[in-house]
Amino acid sequence: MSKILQDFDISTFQNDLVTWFSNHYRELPWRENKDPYRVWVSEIMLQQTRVDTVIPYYQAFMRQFPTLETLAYAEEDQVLKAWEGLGYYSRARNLQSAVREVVESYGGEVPSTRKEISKLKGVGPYTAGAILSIAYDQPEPAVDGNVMRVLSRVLYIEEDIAKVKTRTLFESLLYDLISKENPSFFNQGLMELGALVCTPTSPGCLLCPVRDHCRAFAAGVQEQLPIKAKKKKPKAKQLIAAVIRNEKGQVLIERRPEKGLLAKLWQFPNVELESTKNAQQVLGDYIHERFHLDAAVGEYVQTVEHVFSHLIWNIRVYEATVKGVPSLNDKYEADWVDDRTIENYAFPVSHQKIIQGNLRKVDDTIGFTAEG
DNA sequence: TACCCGTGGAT
DNA sequence: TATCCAAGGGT
Repeated sequence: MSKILQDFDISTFQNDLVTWFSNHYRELPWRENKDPYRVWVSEIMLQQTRVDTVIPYYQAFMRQFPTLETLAYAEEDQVLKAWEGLGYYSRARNLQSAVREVVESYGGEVPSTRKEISKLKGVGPYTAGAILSIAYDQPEPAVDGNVMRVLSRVLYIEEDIAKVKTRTLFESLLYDLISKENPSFFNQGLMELGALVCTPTSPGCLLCPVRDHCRAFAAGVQEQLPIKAKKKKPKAKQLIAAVIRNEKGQVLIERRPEKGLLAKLWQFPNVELESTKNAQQVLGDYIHERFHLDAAVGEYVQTVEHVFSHLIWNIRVYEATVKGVPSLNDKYEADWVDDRTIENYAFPVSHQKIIQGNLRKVDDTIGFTAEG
């Protein structure tokens, strides 16, 4: 038993937390049952993503891929399309890869040991503990940002929660702290408390079911905890993009690389611009080099900003045209698309904005045109 | 370990 | 407006 838990009334804390969760939990789509697949999908979607954002995606995803098998046998592009706009797209590719692994190596049954489930792509320490406790009632810790915030306050811990090592400290404490009778409600209770009461700013201590256990409240320092190192500012990057139209009114899109930022999503051809250079010239050269197309780069249309957690794109969009309907070399994956087929491709948000801002249907059969 | 990997809502 | 951040994982 850690020194931190000396003089801490574990059993009463467990009871107060589990009782509160039993009476106050939100009814959410992934709480309808304990199907490990449903719990799994929800935990992946909820990574770094708010509940209100996830709900509609989760419901649509479950209609489209109701079982582990339907997801395993789906086309990857359909999974990415279902994830479009949710962000962190490697989650979607890793989830499908892991689901296929479960079908092939575990007979379609989600493994129920930490050792095995942790081998699955995209299942880290938190997600493993969440699935094991919620779907399989195992007393395994599930340490997310909520849990670290709540326990930093309750136990008055001043370690920097931005450090990975601090998470392991909480995990070791939780093996002693977690309710062995109801690990599911205990873990969900910690997270629900963090989401609804023990919030980052102005925590609702007067409503808190474990206030009597809380060392930070007793000391009046709940607003000063948890300790968290500040993030660095994202770096800005200037891009120029082309909406290249052929004589059938179709536009050219290309697929991003298999790894890295926005992997496997589609986009309009674009290139980084060094500030001193002429945008139209650079774009025309780039299109010629990459696609062997002689494009007439025309008017500047608009600017789209795309803010990532670590990067900011400022994209200046230009119109361009090519004669005829040139065939595309197969060195890069690219397509001519019209308004009927563009909906089948998954785009990052910045390029959805380009579509919405610059391309609109001109009739009910084919073609786009510039707005404004 | 520190950095990469999205997005949109809250303050 | 700027900053933070929300049920993290991979490398």
